[in-house]
Amino acid sequence: MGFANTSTRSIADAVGIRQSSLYHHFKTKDDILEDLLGGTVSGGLAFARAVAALPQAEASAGSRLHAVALYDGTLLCNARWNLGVLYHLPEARSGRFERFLAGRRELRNLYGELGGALAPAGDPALPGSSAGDLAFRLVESLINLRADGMATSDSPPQAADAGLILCGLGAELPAIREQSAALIERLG
Amino acid sequence: MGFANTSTRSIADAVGIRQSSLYHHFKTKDDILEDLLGGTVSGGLAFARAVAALPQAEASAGSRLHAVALYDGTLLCNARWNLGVLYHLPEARSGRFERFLAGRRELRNLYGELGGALAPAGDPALPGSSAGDLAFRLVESLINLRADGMATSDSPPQAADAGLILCGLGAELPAIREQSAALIERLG
DNA sequence: ATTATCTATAGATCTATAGATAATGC
DNA sequence: ATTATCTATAGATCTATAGATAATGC
Repeated sequence: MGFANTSTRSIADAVGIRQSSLYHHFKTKDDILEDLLGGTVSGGLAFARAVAALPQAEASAGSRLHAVALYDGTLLCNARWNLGVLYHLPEARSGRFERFLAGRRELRNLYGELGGALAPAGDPALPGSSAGDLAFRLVESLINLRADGMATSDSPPQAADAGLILCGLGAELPAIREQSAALIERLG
Repeated sequence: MGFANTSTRSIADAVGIRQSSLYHHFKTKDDILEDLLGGTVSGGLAFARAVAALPQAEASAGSRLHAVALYDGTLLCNARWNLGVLYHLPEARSGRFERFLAGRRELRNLYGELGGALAPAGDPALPGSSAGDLAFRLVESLINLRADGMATSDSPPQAADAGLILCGLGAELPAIREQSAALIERLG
């Protein structure tokens, strides 16, 4: 399970077809990589956009951030392959993958905005947008945890909870968890 | 700056020598990789061991965890190359690199033990050893931040602070920061 | 004299194409 | 009939070696 490396050969092996058969579905190796990278953000980004589109009265910033983190983290942990490891391929930062990079940047910014909306609650040493970014990074750290074989079904909720604690909402967590679950139920 | 990929060619380019000249210093490509990977943990691990070896009365668990995170994160951010990105190479998880893997595991466990020593302080939903592991992951997320070109000189202290907030010590941060700086001054 | 670099290249591996064969969907 | 797979392989790239040349340290 997982790719032995990023050669088309090992991707084909993981899927269970011959290396050359990949080229019936994709024109180049970069096209394959773009598809794989895109798949790691598309679901979480779509959900985060839906959450951001909700009228202000419909959900608190805390429950929004929790829901986005939990949904995103659950996808990262349960996807068939742990493709977030591809983020660290130097190629992945090149202009060739600008669509993926833009999507991930938008997702990161949504975390930052949700964290920023909570600014007054947190420690003054951690401005809200920083807390939002730390929440984003905690969710992405699930990729590392999974690569280390240490991810469990509890890891995504734990990362989401930790993000809210950093935003200064630790005390409200019980209520927020419920609202977050309702948001995921409704929009997920 | 940085490697264009993990071929020996691009490593040589980054260092400024010819690809074949690498083989005067290393026998195989894996030996090169082992050296690079090892360099990402050796400094932080040595410091964490020194901190762990201190008599109990000499420093609180909070200041220890802060110092370890700050020292480790600063190394990751200031190293000449952002070699933590190599962690996600599937090869890096193979038995070939067991020495590196064991070192990183030991470092992670030290974070976990320091977090565990703080257990009663944190949110009951986040047992101490989990908080320690989250601190470890926040520090490693500096690798991602740097890869994204978003790391600043403030990023490592922010990650260290965040780790302590997750351990329930947000209120004591001002004092802990001072003790942490003293520990780094003394052992770093 | 020793250590480090260089050029050149053999052999292995990787990407992508061509064309044959099998599977799928009206 | 169309879509997806397969085998086979050309050409590019990568690892590692051999041997020549340059740099360094007694």
